[in-house]
Amino acid sequence: MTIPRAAKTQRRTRIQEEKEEQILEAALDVFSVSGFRGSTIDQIAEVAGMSKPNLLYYFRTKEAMHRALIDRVLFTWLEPLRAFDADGNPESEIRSYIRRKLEMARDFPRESRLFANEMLQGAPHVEDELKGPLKQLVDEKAEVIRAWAKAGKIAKCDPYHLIFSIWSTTQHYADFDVQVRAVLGQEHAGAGRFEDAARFLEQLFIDGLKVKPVPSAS
Amino acid sequence: MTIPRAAKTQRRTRIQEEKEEQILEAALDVFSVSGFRGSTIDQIAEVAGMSKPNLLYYFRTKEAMHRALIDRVLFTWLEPLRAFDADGNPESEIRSYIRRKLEMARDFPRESRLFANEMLQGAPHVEDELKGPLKQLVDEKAEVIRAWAKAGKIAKCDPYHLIFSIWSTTQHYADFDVQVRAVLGQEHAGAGRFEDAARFLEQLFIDGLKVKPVPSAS
DNA sequence: CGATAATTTGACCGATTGGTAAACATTACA
DNA sequence: TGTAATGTTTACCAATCGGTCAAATTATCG
Repeated sequence: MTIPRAAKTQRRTRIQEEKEEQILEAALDVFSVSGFRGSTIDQIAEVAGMSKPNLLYYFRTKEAMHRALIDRVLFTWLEPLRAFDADGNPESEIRSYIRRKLEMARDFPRESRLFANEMLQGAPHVEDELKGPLKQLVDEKAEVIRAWAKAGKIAKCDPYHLIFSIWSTTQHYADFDVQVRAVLGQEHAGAGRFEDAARFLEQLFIDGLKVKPVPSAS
Repeated sequence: MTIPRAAKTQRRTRIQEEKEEQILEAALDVFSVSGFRGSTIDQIAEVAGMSKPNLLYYFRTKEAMHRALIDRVLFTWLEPLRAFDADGNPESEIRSYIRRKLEMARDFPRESRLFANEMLQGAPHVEDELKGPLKQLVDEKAEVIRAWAKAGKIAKCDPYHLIFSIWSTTQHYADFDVQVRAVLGQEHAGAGRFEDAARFLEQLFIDGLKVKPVPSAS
């Protein structure tokens, strides 16, 4: 009797690894554009260059595909925030966090859109991860920022909204890429727009978070 | 012979106005969550409390519904940017632009998500509007900001990326509402989060755009 | 090689999709 | 009120949806 699903086997064969990779790659293409509901297995199968039943041999359902994709991408996606160092210099930590996030928006726009789609739909598949591991990580880093502010190293500010604003500004260049390109026009929409964005955002956040001089009566 | 579609008639009846309104309201509910591809006419019909063929009596196709919705919402959505005044005080103009955008994210989150969905999918239905009217409006306002910088009223900065960053930070509270709530947790995710966001963003943008003192050698 | 397990596919299923046809109900108006 | 235009619904259609099945093909290994 043939074991029903590849997932059942303990040791994954070379073929299994290759094909699963191939499928998730195609699934990322499709899910990141159309969201879960708007994507079809047939679309993914065509992009992957495989037959639909063959996809379903490796992933039992559409949900399983989506789930595997999210799981795989989630870890990588939070890497920059994890690298945020409490012992580092506040200015350079914030600067490099912005840079890293911007690089991810440039190099992994599909991953960014996958999450954006999920958020827009109310995060039906990842709400637990948001309230659990993500919140925990953000709480931790927010405490670091709060300590910096308390020590007078940066201006007093709400650390959560600071993180939100870095997330949104950087991911914007992946999620709203069409709009950014359209508004910038042919001439300024080249690869250099990420450098321009980096320059602007660093200036904004660094200067915006500088400790303000004591407002002497003047 | 009965005229095939309501749209054909010159004068719109009371019923037509009411029902079309009712349909677009329901369509906004559905499209803003699931995007165009992921939404079904049946879903919209159920939300609207009408039968599917009845919807199709007022809008010939799913595309026509989406189109009408986008057209109606687009004008309102750009209102805050249009209100941006060249003759006003830079600081207060930027401050009130942020406030207005944040209020829209709070009061019209569905409209924000509708556009976000459209952007994620590559703007297949509104690309012309982006490259035409939107770009024109942004170009115009960007010139205003550039003039402010040149006159030394605000720090030198790329006006386009400034606008992008205001868009992204404010709309984030509509589009990523689930994530914001999850991260802030039960205690801080109340209605007050918009006030907190406003305070933070105003501080960030106002201080971040203050003209920097001449870097004296020290 | 042979045999057993792993992989792949075409044919197919019931449910759902966007949309239509025509009968039926309601409204507006002379 | 009568009647023609407008509005609504039931029944239906072909295409597509997620997913199954059994047969066919290929890889693995003694």
